[in-house]
Amino acid sequence: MLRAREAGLRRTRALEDVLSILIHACQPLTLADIAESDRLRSGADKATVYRLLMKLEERSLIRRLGLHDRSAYYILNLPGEHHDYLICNDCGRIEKLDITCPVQSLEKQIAKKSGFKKLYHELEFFGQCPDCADA
Amino acid sequence: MLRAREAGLRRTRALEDVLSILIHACQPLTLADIAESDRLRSGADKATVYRLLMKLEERSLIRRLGLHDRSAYYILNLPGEHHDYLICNDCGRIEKLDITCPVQSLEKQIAKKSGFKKLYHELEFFGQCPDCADA
DNA sequence: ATACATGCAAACATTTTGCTTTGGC
DNA sequence: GCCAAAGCAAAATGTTTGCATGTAT
Repeated sequence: MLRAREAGLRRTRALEDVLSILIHACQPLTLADIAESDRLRSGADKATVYRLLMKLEERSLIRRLGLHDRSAYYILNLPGEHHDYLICNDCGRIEKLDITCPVQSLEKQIAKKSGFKKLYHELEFFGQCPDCADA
Repeated sequence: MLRAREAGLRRTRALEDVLSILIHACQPLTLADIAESDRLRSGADKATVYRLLMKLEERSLIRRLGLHDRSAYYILNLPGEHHDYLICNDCGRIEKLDITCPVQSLEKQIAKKSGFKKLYHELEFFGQCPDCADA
């Protein structure tokens, strides 16, 4: 919330709710997940949530993930935190991986070579989870 | 085409075209890219291309990528070939990276620990390309 | 001959925008 | 009071399906 205020956003009920939901999520969430969440006490409209997510993303307070689902996923962007994910192609289950990401040094190298600014990366593993393999 | 035939697909004009387009692409392509391509001599319908892509994906002849765009991207899945991408968040430019992917050994480790089958990964770098940074 | 592939149109899901009203500062 | 944010509804975008017809095998 502090950071959101500093970024020039007004302190509204909807914003507080959206941030709270993202903070307590242990998974990436879709727009629908958030807009229909019970924790969205204010009952904010989907369009409102959408516009908040856009603003938060522009200001780099959250990050959008392109998992293979049809819809986009959002996660809090905490400085110094980075997660990779393991996703089941059959049931769609998303698991946060607790690993040391091996891409960090490569990322610096690419930043230098390509001249890209604000570089970050996304790493996901896809496959078939044991449950789905059994079924 | 050989592999497609072996996988039980009929040799049709539309299939030949779609495969040819994917083979000659040096970038991931969307359904729209393919369905509207000049190389699609047969003028196949978008629905037809869509169904072909589904079949090719099921048979692992192509792979679907979830880049940050709204639409899915498809690439040929050549055994032993793997590419990572560098994408500009502003103009959407997609560049194939010519790097040794550092995730291979990690992937084996995750396969073992998680019990996932058919594991593969997707690694993308996002940022702002020099052109967009100047503008 | 038969089963699979196609075309066209329509249904869906999700994202995005327009416009008026509300509320933070 | 002013401008950003919210609410509601509608447009836009991209994906997916139904069904009648055509075609590879």
